[in-house]
Amino acid sequence: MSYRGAMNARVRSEERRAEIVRAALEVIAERGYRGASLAAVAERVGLTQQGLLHYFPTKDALLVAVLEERDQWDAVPDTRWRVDLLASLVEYNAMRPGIIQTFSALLGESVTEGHPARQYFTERYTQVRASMAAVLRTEYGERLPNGLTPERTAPLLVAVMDGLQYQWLLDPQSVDMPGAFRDFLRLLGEDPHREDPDREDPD
Amino acid sequence: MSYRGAMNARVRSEERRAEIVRAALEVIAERGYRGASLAAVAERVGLTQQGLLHYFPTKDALLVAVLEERDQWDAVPDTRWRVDLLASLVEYNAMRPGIIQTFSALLGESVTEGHPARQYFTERYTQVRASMAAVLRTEYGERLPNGLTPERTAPLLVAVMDGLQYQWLLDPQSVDMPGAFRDFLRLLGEDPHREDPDREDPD
DNA sequence: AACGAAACCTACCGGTCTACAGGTAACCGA
DNA sequence: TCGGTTACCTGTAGACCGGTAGGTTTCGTT
Repeated sequence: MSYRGAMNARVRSEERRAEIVRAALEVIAERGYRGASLAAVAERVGLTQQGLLHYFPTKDALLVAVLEERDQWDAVPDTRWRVDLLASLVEYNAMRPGIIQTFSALLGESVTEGHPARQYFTERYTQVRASMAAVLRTEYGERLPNGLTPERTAPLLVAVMDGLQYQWLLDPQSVDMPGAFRDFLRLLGEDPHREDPDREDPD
Repeated sequence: MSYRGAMNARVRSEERRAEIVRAALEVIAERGYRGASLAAVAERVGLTQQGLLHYFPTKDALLVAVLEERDQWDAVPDTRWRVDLLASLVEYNAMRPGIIQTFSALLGESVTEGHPARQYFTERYTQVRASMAAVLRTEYGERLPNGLTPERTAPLLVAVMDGLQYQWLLDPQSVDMPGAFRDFLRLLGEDPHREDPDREDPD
């Protein structure tokens, strides 16, 4: 029968695409999206620029694939996050500067006019803020220990994560990103290391 | 004939340069630095691209002028800032999205390899963190009400400002940048139980 | 009026970029 | 083994890009 062969071809193609996306992530990290040339990405996977266009017909299509990869990446832990796990996430990120740099560069570019990633980031941040608010609500209830609501705290949480990333990327030696983020979590209320469950009292 | 003429030549040249820098700020806001072409900047001030090169011999030279303009801009209030004045600054920024967008785009690009603004931002953030720490120390002393030192709080303060800017630029309607920043300031210390954001009583 | 510098311009070079066209070799199912 | 799809390639169009060379006009100074 056929399906072994058919799968082989399909899988191989899929792998090649993944390879290309990975290379694109690298190149975007190094040069930004506008600065990233198809030729540079192609060379990294041993293709000509035109060979790459066989897999992704336009540069924007490649970017879309990159962004989808990202979505897939952090779609997993979306369900049940807790605040202390966020600290672990930041720690994990600190060991993968490449990815951070890719999306920090993209975020920076995306605020410019007509950038192909603008809509993506806009929607993503709306969703991330909502997600963070949900996490905070689960953890603290309707009011954080400092009196803020989860909805008003979520943008700050996101802002701190992003802002710290830029400072850290520019000067890793001077900025302890995970440490600073833990400091911020402590600012939110109680010590996140401490197991101090349901102390919140919805007023 | 020189009362007007002598001044005129020098002043006019200086004004032209300022005009160009202003146009460059706009174009960079719209397209980023890499995406900003000399021709686009030139057109905005009614010059050809080569005419622009008469004033700034290279593209990088123009960027340097842009960054110097920024330095000059916020060098004024550097001496005596207070935390509540920071909130006013954020409010002021919220009325000038152009400038914010210019430097947010530049910051994002600057984390990429060999970007001409990288060193500038690296040094700038080091200085801004120190400056913020000094402000916090003046305001709170060696320990903030939540137990953090000024030096550990400063990166968070800067991160929140930057991070909020990105969220706000992407979706101004969904993000109340000045409000969120005031929330953060409240997180830092003063009247934690008070809910009314209008009150600003240190004691 | 004459001179020199400043303020622009036209013309152009070499390079890079995305994308299209069209060809070819390998491979896979029938 | 044959036919078609897949996976590439070369060639090239067309557009910008930053920067150089060298001219010309304008203008302040003398």
